[in-house]
Amino acid sequence: MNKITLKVIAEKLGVSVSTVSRALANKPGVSKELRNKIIATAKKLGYYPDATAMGLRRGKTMIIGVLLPELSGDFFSQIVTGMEKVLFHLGYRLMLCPTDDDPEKEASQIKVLLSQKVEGILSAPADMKANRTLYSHVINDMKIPVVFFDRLVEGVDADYVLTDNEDGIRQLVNYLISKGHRKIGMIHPLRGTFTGEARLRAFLEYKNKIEIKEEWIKDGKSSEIGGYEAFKDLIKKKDRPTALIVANNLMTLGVLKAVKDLSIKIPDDVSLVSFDDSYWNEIFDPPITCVAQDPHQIGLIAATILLDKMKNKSEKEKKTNVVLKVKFIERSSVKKVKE
Amino acid sequence: MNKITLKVIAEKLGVSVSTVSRALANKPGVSKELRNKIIATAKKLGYYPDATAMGLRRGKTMIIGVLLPELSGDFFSQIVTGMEKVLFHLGYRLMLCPTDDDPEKEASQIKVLLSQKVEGILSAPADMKANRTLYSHVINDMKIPVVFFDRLVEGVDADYVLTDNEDGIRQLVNYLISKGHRKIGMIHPLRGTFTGEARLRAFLEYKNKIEIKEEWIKDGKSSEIGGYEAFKDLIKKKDRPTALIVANNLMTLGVLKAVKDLSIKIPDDVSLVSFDDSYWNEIFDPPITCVAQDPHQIGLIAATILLDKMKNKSEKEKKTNVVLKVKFIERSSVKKVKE
DNA sequence: TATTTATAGAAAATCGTTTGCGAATCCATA
DNA sequence: TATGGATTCGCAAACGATTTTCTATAAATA
Repeated sequence: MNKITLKVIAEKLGVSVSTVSRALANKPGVSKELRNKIIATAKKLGYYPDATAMGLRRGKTMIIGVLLPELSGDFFSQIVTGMEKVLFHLGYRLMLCPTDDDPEKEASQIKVLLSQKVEGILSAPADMKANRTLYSHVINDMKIPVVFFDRLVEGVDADYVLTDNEDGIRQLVNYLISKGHRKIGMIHPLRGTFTGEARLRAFLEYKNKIEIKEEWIKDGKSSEIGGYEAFKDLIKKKDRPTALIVANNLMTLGVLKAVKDLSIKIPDDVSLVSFDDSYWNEIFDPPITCVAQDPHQIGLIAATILLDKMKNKSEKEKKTNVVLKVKFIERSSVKKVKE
Repeated sequence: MNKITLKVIAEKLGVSVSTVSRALANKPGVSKELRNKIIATAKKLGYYPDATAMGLRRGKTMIIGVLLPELSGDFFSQIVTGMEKVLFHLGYRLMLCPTDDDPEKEASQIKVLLSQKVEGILSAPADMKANRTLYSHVINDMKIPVVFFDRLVEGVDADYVLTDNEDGIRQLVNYLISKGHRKIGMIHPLRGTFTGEARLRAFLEYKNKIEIKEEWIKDGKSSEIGGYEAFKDLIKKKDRPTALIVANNLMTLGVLKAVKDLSIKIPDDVSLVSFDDSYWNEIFDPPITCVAQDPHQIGLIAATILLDKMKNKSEKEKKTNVVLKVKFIERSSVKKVKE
């Protein structure tokens, strides 16, 4: 069976291709009756437009590229769901590109997106610095709007929506201090990422207020297994902290697994708080005190900002930068200790 | 700055566009020196091909469409990760299309994929029957290979990779029976979906071997909130089952939340088993006995089958149908009761 | 030397759609 | 019955790559 193109419809009705195009695109310049006839036969023949041809001719594709560390995992998949909610009904499609937090893969994915002529890019960059030039090039030379979410590349002049990581960490530490803890450790997300560095930095600011030993700080690699191993490592030390901050989602899951495996008692053996909330934080025994982000919201906002950028391409000066506050949720994973 | 096209490169070097194309595509018909010179200037100018133009001319796009109920959630995002692992390094990109388990949205997404000229489709269909004609049309008339994963549309002649749902349910029920349970309830996934129907059906086969009351069977809608409410509903009945099967991932999460909220004791108040394993099954107190699928594996296999289909388009007769067995994992969420 | 045969490259057709421009038709007003 | 402004539609040129066809030159064969 032959492909149904505008030409096929046009020949069938004895009109020109351009008329069919205008009729179907709801553009002026074609009479009501003819338009209806064209629409009817298009439907009858099962016509659907060829996206590659449209993309070639118009230079636009209705595709939005999304760069993110991974497809699995609660946090990012909820963000993406939020984005999709905003963009789908406007006719935009998402092209999801996992980077595995590898700047080289990220760069190659960006080239893919350029090749696909995406109309905009939503990115949670793999590294704080690595692809600075590439991003700037995309924004300034290619004129493709970029909105960063959750993470940033330093020195790139783009819009972004972030969480106030420093504040989140401070809330956690201050809470622990208020509960009498003076020896605190941290399992932080992957070094090099914006969130990893920010959360670690905020924690280290407490260096002279509380006791923070070098060996109480572990890179949990932003993964379950990383958190699992970091905790195992940390907990077996003779001199160990009385409280521990686990600074993201997946690592917390790994830590809780390790807690279970080692039969550690929370909060009796060690107190625990986490950056990021999740369903399981609540159902764990004891439920985990944490600061929560709203990933769905992050996705909504990022997509909305991007849409705005795409619409008003001219006023490239104006930047929309959103920094969201975390929500502190007290549960029962922290014990009060005497100072 | 102008876009770098083959033409730009050609003019810069004083050769023709076709020669540049051949040189860059590594095709014969251009001398070694010229080829190198072309490749060098292409790189220097930062050339990248225009995917829409390639797609238009060749009729192929290197894009693979993935239809799935949702982006968030552990199960499907792990499947997608598996697919991506197989397809990425071969140059294929995924276009992920959530259907929200709504057949109409599914149909509209399929049209999007056709419009995008995807080279193949991986689908976990929303409904067992709804889009039968559409899928058959895609496969037989459009000649686009389709591989179903996790779910099926009845009467559509496509390859698939499924889990043996019936066997999984039987393993759970038989285990419960062996532990002395005779009054068993179920929270099953969304009606109408392949998995929902299969798991429910397998359970109902036990109707005359054990006691199954109509009111002990609830549709958990394949979601956390659905599982949460179904459990709340079920547990407050005076005459209630001694054991409960929760027949997927997300619903289990909801159920565990409800368990916590209502201060139900597992397995003392009621025994619990789940279809699907997850990280939190293990860390919950008590850890949940279950049958486990391997979503990552499902993704790998589905993608591999699709690749094979795409390569050997000619032999469309041969179908590869894979049915995976679940793994039974005994933990401590089931109590032995006297019969 | 004449004729074939490779080879390297140019020229042009093609994919399906959009869009500026010009041509034709229609209706109303003078 | 002109005149003129809308309205409706067709023509043809893009968009950027691939691919087929064609040409010129050089090498090889008779």
